[in-house]
Amino acid sequence: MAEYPPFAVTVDLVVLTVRADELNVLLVRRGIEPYRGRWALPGGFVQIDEDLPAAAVRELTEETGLAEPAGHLEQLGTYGRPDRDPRGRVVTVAWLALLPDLGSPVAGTDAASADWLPVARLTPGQLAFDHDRILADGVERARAKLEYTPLAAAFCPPEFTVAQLRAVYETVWGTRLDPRNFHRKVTGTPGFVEPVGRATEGERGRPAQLFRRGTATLLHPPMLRPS
Amino acid sequence: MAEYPPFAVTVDLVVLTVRADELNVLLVRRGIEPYRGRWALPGGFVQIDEDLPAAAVRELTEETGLAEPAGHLEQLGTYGRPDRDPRGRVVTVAWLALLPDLGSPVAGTDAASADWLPVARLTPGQLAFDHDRILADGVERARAKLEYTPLAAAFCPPEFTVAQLRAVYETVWGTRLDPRNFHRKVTGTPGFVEPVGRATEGERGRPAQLFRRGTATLLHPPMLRPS
DNA sequence: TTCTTTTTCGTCGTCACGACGATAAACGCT
DNA sequence: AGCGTTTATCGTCGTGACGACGAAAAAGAA
Repeated sequence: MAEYPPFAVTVDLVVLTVRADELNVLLVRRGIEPYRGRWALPGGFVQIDEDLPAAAVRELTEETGLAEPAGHLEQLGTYGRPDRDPRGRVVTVAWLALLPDLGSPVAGTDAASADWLPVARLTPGQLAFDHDRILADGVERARAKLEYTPLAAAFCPPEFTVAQLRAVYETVWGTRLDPRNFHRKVTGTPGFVEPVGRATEGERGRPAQLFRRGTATLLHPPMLRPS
Repeated sequence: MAEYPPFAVTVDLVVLTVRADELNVLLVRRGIEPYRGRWALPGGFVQIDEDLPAAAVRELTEETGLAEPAGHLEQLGTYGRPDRDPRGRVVTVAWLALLPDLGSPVAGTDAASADWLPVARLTPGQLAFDHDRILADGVERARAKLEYTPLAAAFCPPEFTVAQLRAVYETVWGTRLDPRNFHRKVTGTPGFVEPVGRATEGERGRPAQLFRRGTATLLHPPMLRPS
């Protein structure tokens, strides 16, 4: 194997959540060169005996203090342009994580400061390396997956109302959805959500039924994005 | 960078085509250890100054003698279990290619012999490394993409009939589709196919209109797979 | 010619969706 | 207590796409 070109392999995470009616991404401020002081996706080097999903989960827990099962984690893609890291040849495997809102400062165990930033407020070229493109790909993947999977519930706490789920769609897609048609679609699709039996209390308006995530993995037919 | 664990990075290709009413995959017989004599996906090491898509295109042309534009090439996923290659730590970026039927023996410039094999005839554990799983993921990706993209045309020659396109769906999905409803769907979806103006000659039955691939990149609404 | 094969055009019932109207069930205020 | 506000939930209606077919058109084969 020694005759083959040596690469460094990293994992980078696009961690998305919905906070205050905005789609937010978890970013860390880099403490070292290159791109010192710039925002970047959380990530790090894969260890020599570590599986790729394990490396992604490790970085996620290091940065958020949260184990995966609460949300969703999937491989997004691999980026390896020869000039993407000035330190040398680094190939990064990017992962997409969708999490419920976990309160504010992530208090990472890591050195660098981490924080949630609204995706819409980021300007192109603001992130280190090629993280602008990775983030854009992650957001696009998330938008597409809301259409044909029940993954919007990954942005919600374990028990949620139809209105909360609708707010996720409206925030991620940047559109408005009719509450009545959305309610019909969600409750009428087998396996999308399962009723808990209880309702909310102390909120404004009529109490809403609580639901859990269903067992379906695909939406047939899909949730349609307004033209 | 020297303090970080060194990896070898490869690209592997899942090259699919439709031949004789069967979904076929391009495989090479390994000439060296490990897995000598076993079938494997074509692939090879990424060079030190080479971009990942460039490495995939290079391997594809080396194995098939064909430039990409005739078909479709996209990144499938990255596989990096620590024990997936007995020679050491190798991470592979897998790519999915959909090509029209290019006649039989691929006559690769490479040493090992390459050939098309029907996917349905392969038994689990028959391929080297973790290529069984990579192939399964590629086939599943192709099946899913036929639903919501016009990519079925990538399996067809530049000019094709509606019936040829339908045969692609039927072969990849393993189902039968109603010729009349399929015709209505394909010709009625803007941008799916564009009429050439000419028709087939010398075939059995009524001559069929010829079409080219349209400009659409997504199918709205999607082509529905029979339950 | 007549039959067979294949393509292409229609028809009809059903179902899902978008656009609403209407009702139900809580709270806050006077 | 009564009333307005807010939000959730249930219906209705028209439209458009789809599945299941029937039927005509256009070629080669017998």
